[in-house]
Amino acid sequence: MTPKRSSTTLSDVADLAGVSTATVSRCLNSPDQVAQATKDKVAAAVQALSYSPNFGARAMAARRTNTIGAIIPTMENAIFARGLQAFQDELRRHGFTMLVASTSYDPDIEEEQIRALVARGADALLLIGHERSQDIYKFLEAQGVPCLVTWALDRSIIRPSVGFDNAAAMQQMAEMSIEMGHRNLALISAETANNDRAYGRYMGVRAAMAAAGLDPSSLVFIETPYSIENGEIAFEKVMQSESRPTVVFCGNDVLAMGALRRAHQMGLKVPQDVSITGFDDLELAQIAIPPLTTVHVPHREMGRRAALALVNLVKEGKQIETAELAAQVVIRGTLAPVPNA
Amino acid sequence: MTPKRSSTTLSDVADLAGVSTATVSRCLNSPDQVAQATKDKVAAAVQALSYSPNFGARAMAARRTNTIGAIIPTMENAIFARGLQAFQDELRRHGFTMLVASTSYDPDIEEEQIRALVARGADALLLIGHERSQDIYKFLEAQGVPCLVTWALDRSIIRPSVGFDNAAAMQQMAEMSIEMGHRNLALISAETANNDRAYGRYMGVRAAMAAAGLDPSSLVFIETPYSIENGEIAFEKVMQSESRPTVVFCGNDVLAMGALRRAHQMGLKVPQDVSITGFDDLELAQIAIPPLTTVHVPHREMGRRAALALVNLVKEGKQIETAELAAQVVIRGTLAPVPNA
DNA sequence: TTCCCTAATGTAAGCCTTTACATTACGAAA
DNA sequence: TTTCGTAATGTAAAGGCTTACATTAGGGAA
Repeated sequence: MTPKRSSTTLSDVADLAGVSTATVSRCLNSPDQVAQATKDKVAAAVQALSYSPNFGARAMAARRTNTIGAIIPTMENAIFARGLQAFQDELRRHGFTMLVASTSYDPDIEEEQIRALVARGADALLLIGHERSQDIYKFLEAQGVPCLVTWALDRSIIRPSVGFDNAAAMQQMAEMSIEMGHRNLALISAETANNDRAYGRYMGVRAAMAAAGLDPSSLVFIETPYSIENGEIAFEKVMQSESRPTVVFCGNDVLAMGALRRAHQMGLKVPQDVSITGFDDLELAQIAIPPLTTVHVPHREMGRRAALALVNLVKEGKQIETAELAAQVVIRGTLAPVPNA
Repeated sequence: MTPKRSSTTLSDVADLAGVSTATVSRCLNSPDQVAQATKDKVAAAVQALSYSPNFGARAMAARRTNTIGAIIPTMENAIFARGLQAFQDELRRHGFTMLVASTSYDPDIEEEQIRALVARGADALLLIGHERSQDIYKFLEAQGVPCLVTWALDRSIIRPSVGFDNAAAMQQMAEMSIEMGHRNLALISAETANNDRAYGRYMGVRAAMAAAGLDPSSLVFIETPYSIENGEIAFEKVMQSESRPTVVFCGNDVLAMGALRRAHQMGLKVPQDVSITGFDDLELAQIAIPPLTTVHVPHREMGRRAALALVNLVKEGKQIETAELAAQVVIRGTLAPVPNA
């Protein structure tokens, strides 16, 4: 359309400052190679012309965009938003910009988005969870675009990640419940296909059951997309199973809020009649009545560290080291021992 | 660092297909100018080399990036997240990518972010609210980067926007309350400095009071950043004022959730002892107990329409027409007539 | 004073596409 | 058959920046 962008160029600045374009470029990109007096002159010229470098030219010449892409399942709920916010804050601190895309938990859309962000010149990518087609990893490698997996941690995978152990965290929660005397357990989970975080949490519950001598197949298990309403529906179903559960684990806080609400509507007292737990520790969890027992996930810390790792990789080529963050059960009001019936 | 990006270029493809680079470029960008047979040859070559155009070169030559920036106060809470999600979905549908930055409600950071996104080659910008320094608008104009304001709508301003009338919506809420007999009103608001949405809502309450013959200066008014905890604190303060309010309006749902919770802790029954209202109609609002009376904001619709407008502008140069969306009071359980004392 | 080394700066070669303009080929009209 | 118009393709010139390499200047050592 319009011939956008004021066309003050590097060489305009160079002319005004009486130096070469190389010197101006250096002032902008590696100031310590330039004498102070020269820097001052150049700065004045930049100011006077209100020069702003041309992005395309810069990207082309430097083969870098200082842009990092983040591909997450959804921005709708706070699960990823909080971590993403921290991610972008840290990126900004280092002069990087964030490109965002979301997938609605659909692997095909994810692949499309990965290609799109690579085509947009992302220097590196943040991905949620390990599980995706090998082709995509090959593609990224072929394109020379490094990626970092977060929100998950799988020690058996070489790919670097900054995250936490979903299975272990959930196992801890299940173990505590079993110790409190719970024997009839239920889990309301996100769909585990294409979601290794959800799958890990599911396996965590099973592991705890197995360890305690309970039959994992006795777990009442429902998969449903994350939403309050789905949590309500699932809770009602779960409570109708023949071996009525005394504790209902939820794959995240949003589902748990739904469960809590339906329990309320059904006239069930939490935790006296049934215990309910969440996962994530969103702000939500604290305002539930009673406050929700959940797994605290250090979203902000995770976002921050992921950004840092990626920046170091892109800027200095420093390899990313997998880092495990702690995800801890937080006991609040919705989990209690089984009433001695 | 590493010489990233496989270096298959346009001319590699051209050589393999036995045509000129111009033809390959046309195949990619305006296929109808190319004969079918040629298109097939080129497509095969692209496939064979798994060619992917270089973003920088493309941006430089075409003077466009197909990238649109969104600058929002925060991603932390769902207020903006939901609209942003819709915005990016629509953008994606048209082949655009979203660049995101957040400001923590700080005008200086906002300015910095605007410059950053422009420097990153954003073709256009989505901004929240009208209020910002004239210099910024001048800068954008000078750079030839159009912008669209959303989340607000000010008929006295020429700049195009896709949003709703914050003042009118809040006025409606206040009028309804006054009709129900409320005379002692309170408002817990976000900081109104640098936040025209919050300011508009404040003015809406005052307008309703004035219209009903109440003295606007009798409004109990507290400003505090959005958070559940701040909502709690503010609620407690507000209830201690000499003319104890019978209704407490909150500038958004998050503050309202805090207020609701503190009311509960203080042993006040809502709405019997005090009415509380929110703004935004987040998912939160429906799970509150009792469900929150609030103003429904069509976040998704707003995001979608904003994206569409911007895409049309960038792609076809079609000027943006200001569009007003409806924001409606939704009566749920937290607002009731004043008990006849 | 002369020589050398280093820090500062300059020169110019890419980087890869898009697109205005030029050229060619081909079928239809005369 | 010749001529013309149009559709398809080719040629080559930007586009603005970074950076390897070349050059210069200036201070310290001999």
